[in-house]
Amino acid sequence: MPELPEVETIAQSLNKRVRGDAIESVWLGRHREPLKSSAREISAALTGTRIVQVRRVGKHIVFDLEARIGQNGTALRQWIVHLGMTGRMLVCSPEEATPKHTHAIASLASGRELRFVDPRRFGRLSVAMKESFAGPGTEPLTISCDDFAKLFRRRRTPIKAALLNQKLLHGIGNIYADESLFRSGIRPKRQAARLTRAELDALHSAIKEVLKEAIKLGGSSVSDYVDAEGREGFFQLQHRVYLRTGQPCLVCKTPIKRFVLGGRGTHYCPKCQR
DNA sequence: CATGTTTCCTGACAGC
DNA sequence: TGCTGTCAGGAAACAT
Repeated sequence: MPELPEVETIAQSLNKRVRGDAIESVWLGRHREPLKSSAREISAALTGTRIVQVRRVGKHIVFDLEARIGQNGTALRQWIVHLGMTGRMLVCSPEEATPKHTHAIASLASGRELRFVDPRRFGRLSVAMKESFAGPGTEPLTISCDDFAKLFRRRRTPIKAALLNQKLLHGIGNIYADESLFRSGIRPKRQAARLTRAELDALHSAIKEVLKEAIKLGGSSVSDYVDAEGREGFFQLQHRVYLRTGQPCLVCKTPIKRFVLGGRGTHYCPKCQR
């Protein structure tokens, strides 16, 4: 499941490969779920634009686009892609067979295709007619310690639920919430507002550390994640609690426990996390 | 507004 | 072998 480090990896490789290319035409599949705007609107917004850059905002891939208007005018647009659980954004040759569950294809001037494939259809495509997309929350990699602490004031929800709330911090998902909480020694169920300042400081640094390390290793390949070039990530080898139920804690050897919090499998060490 | 619950979807896997 | 049932989970919609 693509979270911040996986989306960062994908956006970086897409940026390398298609930056400067142009979208000549757009094909959209018959399924409506992946489209946040009408097919006509998306197709009209993308067709005939040049890809200025590809970057990540939260868990979203953002294509910054430039459209030519009239003789010498230009307009900025954006193509915003959320991969959901199983979404992939691939750069392919048109000769490659189109896999099942392909929902969108952008044909590029270079002769290649950008394909959006998503079996489970939790992913979403949208467009903006100006450079306006800022994501639902704040970037965890750049937020200050004070701003971080402020996010959790008066929140009675469990800290893990708050970390998954994209309107607070965007980009953190199930893997990195569990891993950050382990590294900072905090139980997932603790009420967010009741964490001490020292605990919040530890969590703030743990999140940045975990995300940066994961980006370096190309993300976590659990289930079938691969980046835009089909490469697997390696951060799953560094997981200390995620999907390690019953296995000994790498610090104290206590078996890792699992329970369900807000509908998500949650993993923690009952001795190291308080 | 804050928080909890339900819904959307398919592939993987267990059990018979 | 092949069928059926269960489950995973991000985020929006809905309920409280």
